[in-house]
Formats: sequence, C-alpha cells, structure tokens
Amino acid sequence: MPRSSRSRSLTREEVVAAALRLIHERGLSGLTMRAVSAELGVTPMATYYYIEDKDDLLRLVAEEVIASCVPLRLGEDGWEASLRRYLMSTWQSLARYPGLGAYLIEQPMLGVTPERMRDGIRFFEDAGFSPTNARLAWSFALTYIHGRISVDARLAHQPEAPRLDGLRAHHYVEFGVESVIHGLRAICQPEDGAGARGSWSEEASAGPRR
Amino acid sequence: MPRSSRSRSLTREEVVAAALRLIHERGLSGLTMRAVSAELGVTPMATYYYIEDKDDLLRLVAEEVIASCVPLRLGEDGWEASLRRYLMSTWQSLARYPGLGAYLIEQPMLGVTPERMRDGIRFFEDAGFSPTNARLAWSFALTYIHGRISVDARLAHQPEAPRLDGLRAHHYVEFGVESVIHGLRAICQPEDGAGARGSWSEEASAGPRR
DNA sequence: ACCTGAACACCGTTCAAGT
DNA sequence: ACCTGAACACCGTTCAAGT
Repeated sequence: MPRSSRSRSLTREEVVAAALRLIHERGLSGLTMRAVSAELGVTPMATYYYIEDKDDLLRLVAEEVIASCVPLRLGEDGWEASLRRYLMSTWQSLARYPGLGAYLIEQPMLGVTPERMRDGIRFFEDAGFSPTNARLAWSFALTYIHGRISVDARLAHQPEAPRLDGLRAHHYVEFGVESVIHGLRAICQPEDGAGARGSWSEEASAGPRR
Repeated sequence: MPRSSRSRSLTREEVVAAALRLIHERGLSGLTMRAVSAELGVTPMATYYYIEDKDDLLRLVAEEVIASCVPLRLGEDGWEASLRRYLMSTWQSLARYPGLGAYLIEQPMLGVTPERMRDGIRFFEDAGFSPTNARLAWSFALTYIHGRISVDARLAHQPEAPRLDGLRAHHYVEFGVESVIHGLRAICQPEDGAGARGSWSEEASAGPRR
C-alpha cells in the first residue's frame, strides 16, 4: 500500500513495516533500500533519516519478527511440549519472510537478542539439563529450526505444494521437531524421562565419543 | 595466486578454482564475477566465455565441494557410524567456504545432485527405515548439518575460538550430530536397535502426533 | 576461439542543498 | 526536522568489436 501523496512525516515503524511487506512479498532479495523508499513514496535517501543503514533495518526487522513468535517458557506439560510449541511457532512466523531465516542463521546468536538467548539456556536448565548440555541443546534446536526455515524459503509462497512422495513442508518440520526432541531426551536424559542430569556434561569440554 | 602475464587460454576448471579460492579467503560475499576475473588476470567479461552466469558458476563450485565429501555409504559398523562420518565430513568440507552452506540451504535439494539425493534415501531404506521415514530422515540430517555449517560460517576463520562457556565449534556440531542420530533411532526404530520399521511410516502422510 | 571495452541497469551510501 | 538530487563506487550482464 504505497501512498502517492504524503501529508505527514514518515516514522521508523513505517519504514520497518514497509521492509517487512517487501520481504513477505518478494523475499529478502527484493528488499532494497530503494524499494523501501518507493514503497513509502519518497526519495531513496529519505529512509536514511530513520535508520542507520541496511544492516540496521534488517536488525529491526528481525526483532519485530522474532518478537511475534511465542516465547520459550517451560509449561506445565513438560519441556518437550513447550519446546515443540516454540519451534513450530518460530517456523510459522519466519516462514512468512522468505530468506530472512537464511540471513539470521549467519548472524551472531542467530539474530536472537541476548535476553532470549539467556531464556533459552535457562529453559533447558529448568528442564533438568546440565549447564553445558542446556547451551548445546538450545543451540541445536535453534540451528535445526532455522535450517528448516531456510530450506522452506524457496517454497514459501506454496507451502502446501507436495514434494517427494507427496510429503509437504509441515511433514518435514514436524518430523524434524520430533527428532530433535527425542534426540535431546536420549542424549541428556538417557535413563528416565524427567530431570536426570545428562551423561554428556562432564566430558563435553573434551568432546563426545572421541 | 593471480597470474600477471597469461601465455595460454583459461579453462573452466581454472575459473572454478579461482572462485573457490575467493570464497575460502573472503567468504561468499567476496565472490564477484569481477573479482574472479581479476584473480585470473583477465578482463571482467573473459570468464563469461567459460560459464553461463554467476548462478552457473556457483553450481559448479557447489558440485566440486560436495564431491570432496566422503560419500554416504552404509558401512559394516551400522548406519549410525556411517551417518556420523558423512555428516562430519560434510561439515568439515563446507566449513572451509564461508557462506556457501547458507547459499546451498536455499537451493532445491540443498544443492545436492539427484544421484546423491537418491543415495541418501537408499541409505536409510537399507538401514531399515520405511520409505517415507527414509526421506524424512535424510532431509532432517541434511537440513541440520547445513544449518550448523551456516551458523559456523561467521567464525570460519577462527574455528577454535571459544564461545559461550568455552565451548567450541566442534562441540556444537558433535552434540548436534549425536542428537540427530539418537533422534532418528528413537523415532524410526523405537523398540530395538536394528532394522525395525518406524512407527511413523503409516500415519506420516496425515501428520505426526496430531 | 578467445578476449577486450564500452555501456546499461541495478545496488548501498555520501554529501550538499533545499524547505 | 525532514527530505531532495546529484554523485560515487560498486554489482551482474549485454553487446559489438578486436585478434
């Protein structure tokens, strides 16, 4: 919705919103500073009054999208169900912005804020993982889901398109999320199913299995 | 190693080799058609005689790198050990070319050739996975390792740099690979440890757990 | 067959100038 | 305070021309 005649000033929020619209409609490669300005009906340099540069804009965009995911909180139904909710919500939110996942996965801490990073580690500690395993588990889950989002970016505008053997995007991500959960349980809570300390924590700094 | 005076013709292999050198040294963002030509001591348009366009060059580059990984073959020591070897080899090969993983993860079939795609699915079928689970498992393993490679791209030139709590890149990838293996075993071979058909195969096309 | 040189349509961004 | 306009240093790529 570009406005042909502007009465009042631009705002930073409008710039970010225009950027989100462009990524949603054309993918991250369609996000150019010139396109954002055109979308807002101003000259290419006008948006620079509200942001530092393109990296800054992408940071703001990522913050907005990540904030729209459900937070990772340890619910009454256990860490498995809580983690599943978080990962599926993250996948759904980011899948709407093709290319953003592949961009974030290369950023420090995958584009999450330090607070959300701490929350993620705390989540696994509260679930009974050792401090080391909590960090490794959080990184593992986050890496997988961002990888999956990146793979899906190509088909973002046709998520229901069947692929190999009629499998669709949600089959892949659901299989992956369940595998992540089972893998974490097997590695960090090998005997029972709740609260056991992981067998990895002690030898982790020397490397696993070798 | 740019050559200042050229006696003989360029070759396609030289162009690909120069591109690989550039990605290795400057990352994928350092790979420009003009830089490749400069590296070879020719004019910007000279390389276009040997390749179609930049996408074509990237395809050739990816083929070369992927061919340098150990192939995925079911060894005597079981699918777990075979998969571990393959994933670690892929990680090591691609980690040398920062940004290439994040590029490939967005390509159809993650940049692998159709033959390697079939080999991967066959691998899991031979290991006792149902046809559907074999596809899902192969996609899951590939997605994770490419995600991990993308995350590591940023620190490609200092892989031994300690991160949170002294954990290094190899701790993360080894934890992830073990989790992937345990997750696949738990989901697809829930009871014993060899050859059982997965419990997911029948309901997979209707979605898991729901 | 192999390569050059000029040119085009894009980028992000700087900088001075307008209101 | 907010925005314009011209310009710069990059891209990938086309196209005609040289040897």
